[in-house]
Amino acid sequence: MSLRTHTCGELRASHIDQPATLAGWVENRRDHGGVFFIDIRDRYGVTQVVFNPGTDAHKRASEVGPEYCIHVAGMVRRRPDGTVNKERGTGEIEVVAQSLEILNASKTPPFEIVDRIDTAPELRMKYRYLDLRRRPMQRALVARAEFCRALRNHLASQQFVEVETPMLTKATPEGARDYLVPSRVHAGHFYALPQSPQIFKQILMIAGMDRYFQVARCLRDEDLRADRQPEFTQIDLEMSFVEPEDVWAQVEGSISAGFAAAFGVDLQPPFPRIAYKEAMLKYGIDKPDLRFGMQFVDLTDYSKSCNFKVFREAADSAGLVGGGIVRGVNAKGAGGWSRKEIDALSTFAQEHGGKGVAWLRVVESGLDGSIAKFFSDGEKVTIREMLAGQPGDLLLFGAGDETTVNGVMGPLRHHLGDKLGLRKFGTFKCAWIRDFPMFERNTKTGAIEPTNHPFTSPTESDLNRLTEKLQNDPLSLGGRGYDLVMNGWELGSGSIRIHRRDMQERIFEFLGLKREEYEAKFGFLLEALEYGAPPHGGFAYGVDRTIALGLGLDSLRDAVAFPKTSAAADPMTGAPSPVSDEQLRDVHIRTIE
RNA sequence: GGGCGCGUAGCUCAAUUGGUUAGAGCACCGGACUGUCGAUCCGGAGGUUACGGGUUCGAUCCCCGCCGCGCUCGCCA
Repeated sequence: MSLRTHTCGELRASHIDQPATLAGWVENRRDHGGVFFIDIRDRYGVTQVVFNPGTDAHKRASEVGPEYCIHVAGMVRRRPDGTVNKERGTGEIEVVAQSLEILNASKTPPFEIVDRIDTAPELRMKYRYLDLRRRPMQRALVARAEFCRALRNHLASQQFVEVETPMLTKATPEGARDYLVPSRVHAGHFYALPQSPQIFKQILMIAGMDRYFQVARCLRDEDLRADRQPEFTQIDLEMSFVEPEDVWAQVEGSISAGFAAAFGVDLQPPFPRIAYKEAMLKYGIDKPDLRFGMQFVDLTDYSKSCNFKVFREAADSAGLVGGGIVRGVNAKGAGGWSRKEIDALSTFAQEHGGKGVAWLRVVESGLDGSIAKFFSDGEKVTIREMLAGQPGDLLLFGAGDETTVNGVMGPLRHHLGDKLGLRKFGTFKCAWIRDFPMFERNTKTGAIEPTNHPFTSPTESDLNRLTEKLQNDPLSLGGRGYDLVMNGWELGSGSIRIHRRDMQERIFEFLGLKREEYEAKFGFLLEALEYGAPPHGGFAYGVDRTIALGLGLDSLRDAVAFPKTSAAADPMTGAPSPVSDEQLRDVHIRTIE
């Protein structure tokens, strides 16, 4: 027989005068000398239990402490007038204890099990079982499970097949660093844990599975960030015989089902589709927060003939390689910011690779501020009109090469949105960013690299000019890749893939891979493409990040049951740890130093 | 690998220019109290100031090293 008849969140006025037994943890106890209250907690809620003096249960109740695991039997009773707790679902009733059993005592916990805590993350991770007893953490785990369950149901209804791909797979030297697993059977050989199931899902399409998805664990041995864990989960899907719109519709349907189930939020698909170039022009970033407008105004053409030398010189080189642009943005209502606040924006710009930010305040008499003196009266009127400036607005400008200006202005727009209270939790704005270029230049090394990954197909309209573009102007080559963004976060990315061997080889070779190299790494995929591989494409996005967004969590760690510290360690288990010499011998490993 | 910050009671933090016995809130322990719900009131205990070294009459404070944590740059196709 079960140790309980009800959960701690279940009892209502309708249960009055019924017997009930509850099991859970001691949330709180209040000893009045005579009457004694214990709040008993489980996953479902909290119920007040009353112990009257003179009873055996009352005697036992004085022995329990916080987080004791207890079992209580008694009668449900309406609370006396004036003692109803309206903040609690069970607040109309209480259980009058007839017996209390201590199922297990508890040491005094290292931190209090309360909703709001500011305990160091390391301590919370060391005692994760206590941290996970907290309501917000349990809510997050439940929401995550609900999200995935709704998503599975939706995708199943759309004929998707859930397939598990290997955890022990083949190392790929490019991309992120692999987690390696030594092989016992093959001395000196190693498996790699998957960075993503990318190639396997393409193989599944070649196998004719047509629609695949997986809640996939991915692992990358790179240094951590607040929004990055070494192991994480992606919703990974792939479809055959599709255009991007087909993929987007399935992602929209499934993520919306997940959001509705987990967070009670309607994402209102279909999401806007925004070309990469348009996003860069209007927002300076490929993951714009669309909860607010504040679109950029392109002043490049206008600046070619203006008096302000900084703008004019940037505009004069427009269109050339590495050429300049001039962009303005109206931070509506920020005109009242202090000089100190405005100067802080320049510091922000410097942190993002710029020299600073030019600004003008809109006042009744016109424009006022650091660069006002460089413009004629007529120019001031025009600039104000172009940016729709009203008194009380702050106009901000970036001029210089495109990469630098966007590198500053894109994040600056989000920063302004934060400061102006335009990015508050509660609304969710998604968009597809489409038509990414095939390649981009690595600003550090100067090398040309794939924007997404080397399996992305070039845009169809560029196919007949592929050779010419690869030779002369590879950065102008369009790709069939796309990202899903929400509230200024990149949730995930995908593409229509290359499905022909000759095309895949040309891309590898363009990227500087020699035949022996790509044969060794991807020969099996290239060969598979020769057996009637269908056109296919797909998408993958981060579950941890999605849950954190949906719940408004400060840290990705709170969306993960058992996360790792910034040094990729687990304070609870002590992983990673040394292993015995025997274990090392088995896998033919000798450590150095 | 680099930069910045933090490390003091179980937890979160304080401690004047380097100066007497390192404090507070919460938690914990004891006592009082018959309707609380962050109960209240009274009392108590609790410290290798992360660790190792140095400077100094004297170090929580200054210096060097080291470990851990957090943020970040590199990195993350």
